[in-house]
Amino acid sequence: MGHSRTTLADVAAAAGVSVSTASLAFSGSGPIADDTRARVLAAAAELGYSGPNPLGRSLRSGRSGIAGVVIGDQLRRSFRDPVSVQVLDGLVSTLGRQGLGVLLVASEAQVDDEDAIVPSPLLESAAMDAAVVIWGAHRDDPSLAVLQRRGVPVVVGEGPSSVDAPVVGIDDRGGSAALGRHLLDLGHRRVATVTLPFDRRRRCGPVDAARMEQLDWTPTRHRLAGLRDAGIDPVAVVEADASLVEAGQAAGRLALDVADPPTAVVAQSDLLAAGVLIAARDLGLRVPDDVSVAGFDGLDLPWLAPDVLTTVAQPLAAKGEAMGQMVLELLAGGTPASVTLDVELRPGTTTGPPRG
Amino acid sequence: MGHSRTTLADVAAAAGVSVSTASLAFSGSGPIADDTRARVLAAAAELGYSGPNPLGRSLRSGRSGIAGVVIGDQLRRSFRDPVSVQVLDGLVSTLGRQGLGVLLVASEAQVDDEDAIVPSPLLESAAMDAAVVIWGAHRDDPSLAVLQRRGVPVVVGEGPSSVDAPVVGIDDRGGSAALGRHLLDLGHRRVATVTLPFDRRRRCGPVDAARMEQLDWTPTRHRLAGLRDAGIDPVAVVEADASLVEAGQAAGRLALDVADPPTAVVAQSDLLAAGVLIAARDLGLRVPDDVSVAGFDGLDLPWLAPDVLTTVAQPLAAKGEAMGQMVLELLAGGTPASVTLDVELRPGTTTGPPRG
DNA sequence: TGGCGCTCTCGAAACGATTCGACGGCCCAT
DNA sequence: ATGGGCCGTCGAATCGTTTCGAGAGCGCCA
Repeated sequence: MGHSRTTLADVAAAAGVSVSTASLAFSGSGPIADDTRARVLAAAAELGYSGPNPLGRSLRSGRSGIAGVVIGDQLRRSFRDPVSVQVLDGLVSTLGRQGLGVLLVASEAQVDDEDAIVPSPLLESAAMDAAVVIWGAHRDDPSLAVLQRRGVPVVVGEGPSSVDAPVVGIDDRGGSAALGRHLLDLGHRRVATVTLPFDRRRRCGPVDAARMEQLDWTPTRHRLAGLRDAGIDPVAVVEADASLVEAGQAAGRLALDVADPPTAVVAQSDLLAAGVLIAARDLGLRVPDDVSVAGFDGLDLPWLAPDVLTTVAQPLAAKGEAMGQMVLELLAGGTPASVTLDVELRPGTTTGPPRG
Repeated sequence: MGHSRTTLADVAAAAGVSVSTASLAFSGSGPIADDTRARVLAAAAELGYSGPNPLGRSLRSGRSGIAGVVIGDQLRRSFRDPVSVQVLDGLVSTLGRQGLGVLLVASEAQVDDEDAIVPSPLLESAAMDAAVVIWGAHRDDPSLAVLQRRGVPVVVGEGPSSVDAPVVGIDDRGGSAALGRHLLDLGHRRVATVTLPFDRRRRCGPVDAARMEQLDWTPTRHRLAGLRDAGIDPVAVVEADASLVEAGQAAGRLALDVADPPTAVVAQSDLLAAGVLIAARDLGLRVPDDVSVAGFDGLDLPWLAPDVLTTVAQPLAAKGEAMGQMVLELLAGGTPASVTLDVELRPGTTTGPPRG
């Protein structure tokens, strides 16, 4: 309360011991007599001293106890997507158990004047022992570059394996292929697809050859490739500008409201699929009789009831936990290997045979 | 790469200046000749030095540049609720603009052995210049106590005004009262309500007098009181265990599947209201002909279309921004006053006159 | 009784930066 | 020519903690 915060030195003085002994009393490492420790703790309580200042401790130990989580996007958008949230939850739990805090960093701060995107200053200057680029890192990602220049060890989620950091991914391609075969088996031949954004210049609309060239975002590319692996050549590819229901609705309308509509629409996320379902309903199409719809992620969407979305389920929390484990491994000096988690086709009621 | 990280001293030596001059070159505060600064920066680039170490800087300045955000809950639950997410977004934007980072702290870590709940160690030991208890603080909140003992200035969201910290709240009571009058005007007399949790021992089920005694959570209490202010004495009060669609669905069934069902159901959140809508549909009730349904929050729920939920809209992002402003004010040494933000009744298509 | 070893405590040196007061030039004005 | 003001640079102190080596005291055994 008085002039300046009470420090370990004050406590030591009050307890009649040296600063180093007082430090021992708190850290617990090193030999110290029980009654000495008790005396120090009593003095601390007396003075209202609540443990060593983390700043001093950090400086000395060189560790901040903080892992940065870089959201490759604005927070608002990221957090509206349950996918990011569940991954984040697994990550925070794993790190929290080890006493590590999570510092939220939105990698991009939109500048008002220009349309320019500047990396958050936090990337440059915040203290972190390691960082997780949780979503959407790409080759030559500026945030990745900044972190690596700073010497911060990085774990990447869903990025290309070409980045110089361990990656936690899922079998996007295999899962999409399984879904593709599912549709082929049902008899679908005219399949459209609604994709996640292609790059950070998110667009909403049909994809032409030129746009296809610019496909930079790994999950988008892999899920598209998986469909082709199954032997499906989409009659239409529509890019959505975010993994949100509204975006799926808009894209779904574009895919369905055409002269010769597809018999099935594969959306690259469950939220997009939900939007496609709404678009189909708006157009008076019944699902799955008039059109089949499938998603990706395996979210729990109770408001879709009584429909159950056909989807490819990915282990979201496990993904976050895997990232957390990697961070711990990096901090322990190890060099974790990239991981690809398995996914599982989960057929629901929104896919069925095409109408005769 | 070599032995130890390159430091400002190394850069200074390489540039042939003193450490203090080198510091000046980076911090920009204080007089320094242009070519000197250039020489220092060149030396820094040469050595791969990327700016002053935040740990050292923090220790010296006493500021970590980090604001803790205490989620009074497990992350998973909090983040499934768009309300928290939008508030968080406003908060992070506001703080981020000032170069402040946000450290996520889940105030409770469930212990596996017992059912006991222990405060996260981060609350005790993480470096933060200020903290925001974003949701659900209550009197004698242990996390609040820990923070205040540490001398960390705190801002509280949605807590009782009795806590010793500035509070950002909304006019829960007035909004609910307006909604109540709206229903009365339509002619409703038998109104049931589905509430948010009463305390951290979340329950799902009808509320009796004993349970009503335990009502500890401020928004729940105020929204209930507002209804009474309007002159509505609910024929049934059903507590939901979380602000989630599933919970609303369960609670809605309890409220509607009774001998003499209410003509209107007021849910204390939009997600709960969505669940009630689903429950009504499951029971074969048409909305608003057979039963009116209203919510609270003003979320954007596209999947409800073509229905538009009658609700009380609260300024979610503005709430987060207000919290951010308070943090900045606290950091500047001020003593911000508590704020109550306005809400707005927004009638939709889910409420109408009762039948007959 | 003397020596050895063990336990506990202490002092001092980092950790990496900021900041304040002092000082050395230089230019300009008198 | 000389004194005053100003600009730019430097040294040194400081932030609060941890850690390492040294040393003090004590008990036990020979």
